[in-house]
Amino acid sequence: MADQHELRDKGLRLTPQRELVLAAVRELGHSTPEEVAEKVRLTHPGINLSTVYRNLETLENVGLVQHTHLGHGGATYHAAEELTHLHLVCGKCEAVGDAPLEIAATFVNALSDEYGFKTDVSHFAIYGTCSNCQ
Amino acid sequence: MADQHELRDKGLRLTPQRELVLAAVRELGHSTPEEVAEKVRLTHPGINLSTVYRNLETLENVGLVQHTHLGHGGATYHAAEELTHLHLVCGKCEAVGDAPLEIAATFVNALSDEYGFKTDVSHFAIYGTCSNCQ
DNA sequence: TAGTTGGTGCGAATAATTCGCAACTCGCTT
DNA sequence: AAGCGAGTTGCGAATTATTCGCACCAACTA
Repeated sequence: MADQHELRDKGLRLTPQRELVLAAVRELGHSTPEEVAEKVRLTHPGINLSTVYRNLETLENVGLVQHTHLGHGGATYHAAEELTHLHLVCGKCEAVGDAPLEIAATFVNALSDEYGFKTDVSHFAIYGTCSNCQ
Repeated sequence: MADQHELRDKGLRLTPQRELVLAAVRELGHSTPEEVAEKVRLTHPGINLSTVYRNLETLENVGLVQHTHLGHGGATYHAAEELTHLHLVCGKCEAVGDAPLEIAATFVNALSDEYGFKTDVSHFAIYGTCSNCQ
Protein backbone atom coordinates (compact mmCIF):
# COMPACT_ATOMS: atom_id res chain seq x y z
CA MET A 1 0.00 0.00 0.00
CA ALA A 2 2.67 2.39 0.99
CA ASP A 3 5.92 2.81 -0.84
CA GLN A 4 6.65 -0.76 0.06
CA HIS A 5 4.47 -2.29 -2.56
CA GLU A 6 5.17 0.37 -5.03
CA LEU A 7 8.87 -0.33 -5.04
CA ARG A 8 8.73 -4.06 -4.58
CA ASP A 9 6.21 -4.45 -7.32
CA LYS A 10 8.83 -3.06 -9.61
CA GLY A 11 11.23 -5.72 -8.54
CA LEU A 12 13.27 -3.40 -6.37
CA ARG A 13 14.43 -3.95 -2.86
CA LEU A 14 13.01 -1.74 -0.25
CA THR A 15 15.79 0.19 1.39
CA PRO A 16 15.44 3.27 3.53
CA GLN A 17 17.70 5.16 1.15
CA ARG A 18 15.58 4.31 -1.82
CA GLU A 19 12.35 5.21 -0.10
CA LEU A 20 13.79 8.51 1.00
CA VAL A 21 15.07 9.39 -2.45
CA LEU A 22 11.69 8.73 -3.97
CA ALA A 23 9.93 10.65 -1.24
CA ALA A 24 12.32 13.56 -1.67
CA VAL A 25 11.74 13.75 -5.41
CA ARG A 26 8.01 13.79 -4.82
CA GLU A 27 8.18 16.49 -2.22
CA LEU A 28 10.66 18.69 -4.00
CA GLY A 29 9.10 18.67 -7.40
CA HIS A 30 11.84 19.73 -9.78
CA SER A 31 15.17 19.09 -8.19
CA THR A 32 18.77 18.27 -8.89
CA PRO A 33 20.49 15.17 -7.51
CA GLU A 34 22.30 17.46 -5.12
CA GLU A 35 19.06 18.88 -3.78
CA VAL A 36 17.59 15.44 -3.40
CA ALA A 37 20.63 14.37 -1.42
CA GLU A 38 20.32 17.38 0.83
CA LYS A 39 16.70 16.65 1.50
CA VAL A 40 17.37 13.01 2.24
CA ARG A 41 20.16 13.91 4.62
CA LEU A 42 17.68 15.63 6.89
CA THR A 43 16.49 12.24 8.00
CA HIS A 44 19.34 10.03 6.87
CA PRO A 45 22.53 12.08 7.25
CA GLY A 46 24.90 9.41 6.10
CA ILE A 47 23.51 8.86 2.64
CA ASN A 48 26.07 8.93 -0.10
CA LEU A 49 25.73 11.05 -3.20
CA SER A 50 26.51 8.03 -5.34
CA THR A 51 23.56 6.28 -3.80
CA VAL A 52 21.30 9.16 -4.68
CA TYR A 53 22.50 9.12 -8.28
CA ARG A 54 22.08 5.37 -8.51
CA ASN A 55 18.62 5.43 -7.03
CA LEU A 56 17.48 8.21 -9.27
CA GLU A 57 18.63 6.16 -12.21
CA THR A 58 17.00 3.03 -10.88
CA LEU A 59 13.75 4.77 -10.12
CA GLU A 60 13.77 6.27 -13.57
CA ASN A 61 14.26 2.86 -15.12
CA VAL A 62 11.13 1.55 -13.49
CA GLY A 63 9.21 4.65 -14.39
CA LEU A 64 8.67 6.21 -10.99
CA VAL A 65 10.65 9.34 -11.67
CA GLN A 66 11.84 11.13 -14.76
CA HIS A 67 14.43 13.69 -15.54
CA THR A 68 14.71 16.69 -17.79
CA HIS A 69 17.45 19.06 -18.70
CA LEU A 70 16.06 22.42 -17.80
CA GLY A 71 19.14 24.46 -18.54
CA HIS A 72 22.78 24.68 -17.56
CA GLY A 73 24.28 21.27 -17.28
CA GLY A 74 22.47 19.55 -14.52
CA ALA A 75 19.49 17.29 -14.90
CA THR A 76 16.48 17.81 -12.71
CA TYR A 77 14.24 15.04 -11.53
CA HIS A 78 10.56 14.90 -10.79
CA ALA A 79 8.06 12.22 -9.90
CA ALA A 80 6.42 10.46 -12.80
CA GLU A 81 2.96 11.32 -11.48
CA GLU A 82 3.72 14.94 -11.88
CA LEU A 83 3.46 15.01 -15.63
CA THR A 84 0.37 17.06 -15.90
CA HIS A 85 2.01 20.31 -16.77
CA LEU A 86 4.67 21.93 -18.88
CA HIS A 87 7.81 23.45 -17.44
CA LEU A 88 8.36 27.10 -18.13
CA VAL A 89 11.98 27.78 -17.35
CA CYS A 90 13.03 31.35 -16.77
CA GLY A 91 16.49 32.03 -18.11
CA LYS A 92 17.06 34.85 -15.65
CA CYS A 93 15.84 33.78 -12.26
CA GLU A 94 15.98 30.08 -13.09
CA ALA A 95 12.53 29.60 -11.65
CA VAL A 96 10.46 26.82 -13.09
CA GLY A 97 6.83 27.66 -13.68
CA ASP A 98 4.05 25.40 -14.75
CA ALA A 99 1.41 25.54 -17.42
CA PRO A 100 -1.24 22.98 -18.27
CA LEU A 101 -0.52 20.56 -21.05
CA GLU A 102 -3.59 21.59 -22.97
CA ILE A 103 -2.08 24.91 -23.85
CA ALA A 104 0.32 23.06 -26.12
CA ALA A 105 -2.13 20.55 -27.51
CA THR A 106 -2.53 22.03 -30.97
CA PHE A 107 1.16 22.63 -31.21
CA VAL A 108 1.99 19.06 -30.27
CA ASN A 109 -0.55 17.77 -32.73
CA ALA A 110 0.85 19.89 -35.50
CA LEU A 111 4.34 18.50 -34.90
CA SER A 112 2.95 15.00 -35.00
CA ASP A 113 0.88 15.52 -38.12
CA GLU A 114 3.37 17.51 -40.11
CA TYR A 115 6.69 16.06 -39.00
CA GLY A 116 5.89 12.69 -37.49
CA PHE A 117 7.58 13.97 -34.37
CA LYS A 118 6.11 12.62 -31.14
CA THR A 119 6.68 15.19 -28.46
CA ASP A 120 7.57 13.81 -25.07
CA VAL A 121 5.60 15.99 -22.72
CA SER A 122 7.55 14.79 -19.73
CA HIS A 123 10.65 16.35 -21.19
CA PHE A 124 8.90 19.37 -22.47
CA ALA A 125 10.82 22.35 -21.20
CA ILE A 126 10.28 25.81 -22.53
CA TYR A 127 12.88 28.51 -22.13
CA GLY A 128 12.11 32.14 -21.86
CA THR A 129 11.61 34.92 -19.38
CA CYS A 130 8.99 34.77 -16.69
CA SER A 131 6.66 37.64 -15.90
CA ASN A 132 8.71 38.69 -12.88
CA CYS A 133 11.96 39.08 -14.76
CA GLN A 134 10.87 41.12 -17.72
CA MET B 1 32.92 43.32 -45.49
CA ALA B 2 34.16 39.95 -44.48
CA ASP B 3 34.36 38.63 -40.98
CA GLN B 4 36.84 41.36 -40.28
CA HIS B 5 34.29 44.05 -39.91
CA GLU B 6 31.78 41.79 -38.37
CA LEU B 7 34.04 40.99 -35.46
CA ARG B 8 35.75 44.31 -35.14
CA ASP B 9 32.48 46.14 -35.24
CA LYS B 10 31.62 44.30 -32.10
CA GLY B 11 34.74 45.57 -30.45
CA LEU B 12 36.56 42.28 -30.72
CA ARG B 13 40.02 41.65 -31.98
CA LEU B 14 40.38 39.72 -35.12
CA THR B 15 42.37 36.59 -34.42
CA PRO B 16 42.57 33.53 -36.61
CA GLN B 17 41.24 31.41 -33.76
CA ARG B 18 38.21 33.58 -33.33
CA GLU B 19 37.43 33.69 -37.01
CA LEU B 20 37.73 29.95 -37.23
CA VAL B 21 35.51 29.32 -34.28
CA LEU B 22 32.80 31.51 -35.72
CA ALA B 23 33.16 29.92 -39.14
CA ALA B 24 32.98 26.46 -37.60
CA VAL B 25 29.79 27.21 -35.71
CA ARG B 26 28.22 28.53 -38.88
CA GLU B 27 29.21 25.53 -40.92
CA LEU B 28 28.35 22.93 -38.34
CA GLY B 29 24.96 24.17 -37.36
CA HIS B 30 24.22 22.61 -33.98
CA SER B 31 27.46 21.59 -32.39
CA THR B 32 29.20 21.08 -29.10
CA PRO B 33 32.36 22.94 -28.09
CA GLU B 34 34.25 19.72 -28.69
CA GLU B 35 32.96 19.46 -32.23
CA VAL B 36 33.78 23.05 -32.92
CA ALA B 37 37.31 22.47 -31.69
CA GLU B 38 37.68 19.46 -33.92
CA LYS B 39 36.52 21.40 -36.92
CA VAL B 40 38.84 24.28 -36.20
CA ARG B 41 41.77 21.94 -35.78
CA LEU B 42 41.48 20.94 -39.40
CA THR B 43 42.99 24.24 -40.35
CA HIS B 44 44.52 25.33 -37.09
CA PRO B 45 45.74 22.18 -35.33
CA GLY B 46 47.17 23.87 -32.28
CA ILE B 47 44.04 25.55 -31.03
CA ASN B 48 43.33 25.02 -27.39
CA LEU B 49 40.00 23.82 -26.10
CA SER B 50 39.95 26.66 -23.59
CA THR B 51 40.23 29.10 -26.44
CA VAL B 52 37.24 27.54 -28.12
CA TYR B 53 35.20 27.78 -24.94
CA ARG B 54 36.24 31.36 -24.41
CA ASN B 55 35.49 32.37 -27.94
CA LEU B 56 32.12 30.73 -27.92
CA GLU B 57 31.34 32.69 -24.81
CA THR B 58 32.67 35.90 -26.28
CA LEU B 59 30.83 35.44 -29.53
CA GLU B 60 27.67 34.75 -27.61
CA ASN B 61 28.10 37.93 -25.62
CA VAL B 62 28.15 40.01 -28.76
CA GLY B 63 25.24 38.12 -30.20
CA LEU B 64 26.90 36.27 -33.06
CA VAL B 65 26.23 32.80 -31.73
CA GLN B 66 23.88 31.30 -29.20
CA HIS B 67 23.70 28.12 -27.24
CA THR B 68 20.99 25.75 -26.17
CA HIS B 69 20.86 22.71 -23.97
CA LEU B 70 19.48 20.07 -26.22
CA GLY B 71 19.77 17.14 -23.88
CA HIS B 72 22.27 15.42 -21.62
CA GLY B 73 24.79 17.79 -20.21
CA GLY B 74 26.48 19.50 -23.06
CA ALA B 75 25.49 22.78 -24.56
CA THR B 76 25.30 23.09 -28.31
CA TYR B 77 26.06 26.24 -30.21
CA HIS B 78 24.69 27.66 -33.41
CA ALA B 79 25.04 30.88 -35.34
CA ALA B 80 22.68 33.66 -34.39
CA GLU B 81 21.43 33.97 -37.96
CA GLU B 82 20.13 30.48 -37.78
CA LEU B 83 17.24 31.27 -35.50
CA THR B 84 14.50 30.74 -37.96
CA HIS B 85 13.45 27.34 -36.76
CA LEU B 86 12.69 25.24 -33.73
CA HIS B 87 14.85 22.36 -32.62
CA LEU B 88 13.18 18.99 -32.45
CA VAL B 89 15.47 16.79 -30.40
CA CYS B 90 15.05 13.05 -30.68
CA GLY B 91 15.66 11.32 -27.38
CA LYS B 92 16.65 8.10 -29.07
CA CYS B 93 18.93 8.89 -31.96
CA GLU B 94 19.84 12.33 -30.62
CA ALA B 95 19.23 13.83 -34.02
CA VAL B 96 18.17 17.44 -34.11
CA GLY B 97 15.42 18.23 -36.56
CA ASP B 98 14.02 21.59 -37.50
CA ALA B 99 10.56 23.01 -37.78
CA PRO B 100 9.51 26.53 -38.71
CA LEU B 101 8.80 28.95 -35.92
CA GLU B 102 5.30 29.61 -37.16
CA ILE B 103 4.17 26.22 -36.08
CA ALA B 104 4.52 27.36 -32.49
CA ALA B 105 3.13 30.85 -32.94
CA THR B 106 -0.24 30.35 -31.31
CA PHE B 107 1.35 28.38 -28.52
CA VAL B 108 3.90 31.09 -27.84
CA ASN B 109 1.21 33.72 -27.91
CA ALA B 110 -0.92 31.78 -25.49
CA LEU B 111 1.95 31.55 -23.02
CA SER B 112 2.51 35.24 -23.32
CA ASP B 113 -1.13 36.19 -22.94
CA GLU B 114 -2.04 33.81 -20.17
CA TYR B 115 1.15 33.59 -18.16
CA GLY B 116 3.17 36.62 -19.10
CA PHE B 117 5.92 34.22 -20.10
CA LYS B 118 8.04 35.38 -23.01
CA THR B 119 9.32 32.34 -24.80
CA ASP B 120 12.85 32.57 -26.06
CA VAL B 121 12.65 30.90 -29.42
CA SER B 122 16.39 30.64 -29.70
CA HIS B 123 16.41 28.32 -26.73
CA PHE B 124 13.30 26.53 -27.74
CA ALA B 125 14.13 22.85 -27.73
CA ILE B 126 11.48 20.22 -27.94
CA TYR B 127 12.11 16.69 -26.76
CA GLY B 128 10.45 13.68 -28.25
CA THR B 129 10.90 10.92 -30.75
CA CYS B 130 11.55 11.58 -34.38
CA SER B 131 9.74 9.80 -37.16
CA ASN B 132 12.66 7.46 -37.78
CA CYS B 133 12.86 6.15 -34.24
CA GLN B 134 9.25 5.33 -33.54
C1' DT C 1 17.50 -18.81 10.20
C1' DA C 2 21.03 -18.93 6.41
C1' DG C 3 22.20 -17.89 1.83
C1' DT C 4 22.37 -15.00 -2.56
C1' DT C 5 22.07 -11.02 -4.57
C1' DG C 6 21.16 -6.50 -4.87
C1' DG C 7 22.36 -2.17 -2.53
C1' DT C 8 25.37 0.98 0.02
C1' DG C 9 29.45 3.66 1.28
C1' DC C 10 33.72 5.28 -0.03
C1' DG C 11 37.33 6.68 -2.70
C1' DA C 12 39.19 6.90 -7.16
C1' DA C 13 38.38 7.73 -12.12
C1' DT C 14 36.19 10.42 -15.86
C1' DA C 15 34.36 14.11 -18.26
C1' DA C 16 33.24 18.76 -18.96
C1' DT C 17 34.22 23.36 -18.09
C1' DT C 18 36.61 27.15 -15.86
C1' DC C 19 40.67 29.67 -14.06
C1' DG C 20 45.30 31.66 -13.25
C1' DC C 21 49.13 33.22 -15.35
C1' DA C 22 52.91 34.12 -18.41
C1' DA C 23 53.86 34.79 -23.27
C1' DC C 24 52.13 36.69 -27.47
C1' DT C 25 49.97 39.59 -30.94
C1' DC C 26 46.48 42.76 -32.79
C1' DG C 27 45.63 47.38 -33.81
C1' DC C 28 46.35 52.11 -32.28
C1' DT C 29 49.73 55.65 -31.76
C1' DT C 30 53.88 57.97 -32.81
C1' DA D 1 58.22 51.52 -39.37
C1' DA D 2 58.58 50.64 -34.37
C1' DG D 3 56.42 50.56 -29.83
C1' DC D 4 53.04 50.01 -26.49
C1' DG D 5 49.01 48.29 -23.99
C1' DA D 6 45.15 45.61 -23.72
C1' DG D 7 42.85 41.79 -25.31
C1' DT D 8 44.00 36.77 -26.44
C1' DT D 9 46.09 32.45 -26.42
C1' DG D 10 48.15 28.21 -24.62
C1' DC D 11 48.86 25.32 -20.94
C1' DG D 12 48.23 23.16 -16.83
C1' DA D 13 45.83 23.08 -12.65
C1' DA D 14 41.38 23.52 -10.28
C1' DT D 15 36.40 22.73 -10.23
C1' DT D 16 32.18 20.54 -10.70
C1' DA D 17 29.27 16.80 -11.95
C1' DT D 18 28.75 12.09 -12.54
C1' DT D 19 30.27 7.38 -12.86
C1' DC D 20 32.89 3.19 -11.37
C1' DG D 21 35.17 -0.51 -8.76
C1' DC D 22 35.13 -2.96 -4.85
C1' DA D 23 34.45 -4.74 -0.27
C1' DC D 24 30.88 -4.91 3.15
C1' DC D 25 26.13 -5.16 4.47
C1' DA D 26 21.31 -5.90 4.49
C1' DA D 27 16.74 -7.25 2.20
C1' DC D 28 14.13 -10.90 0.55
C1' DT D 29 13.65 -16.07 -0.30
C1' DA D 30 13.43 -20.80 0.73
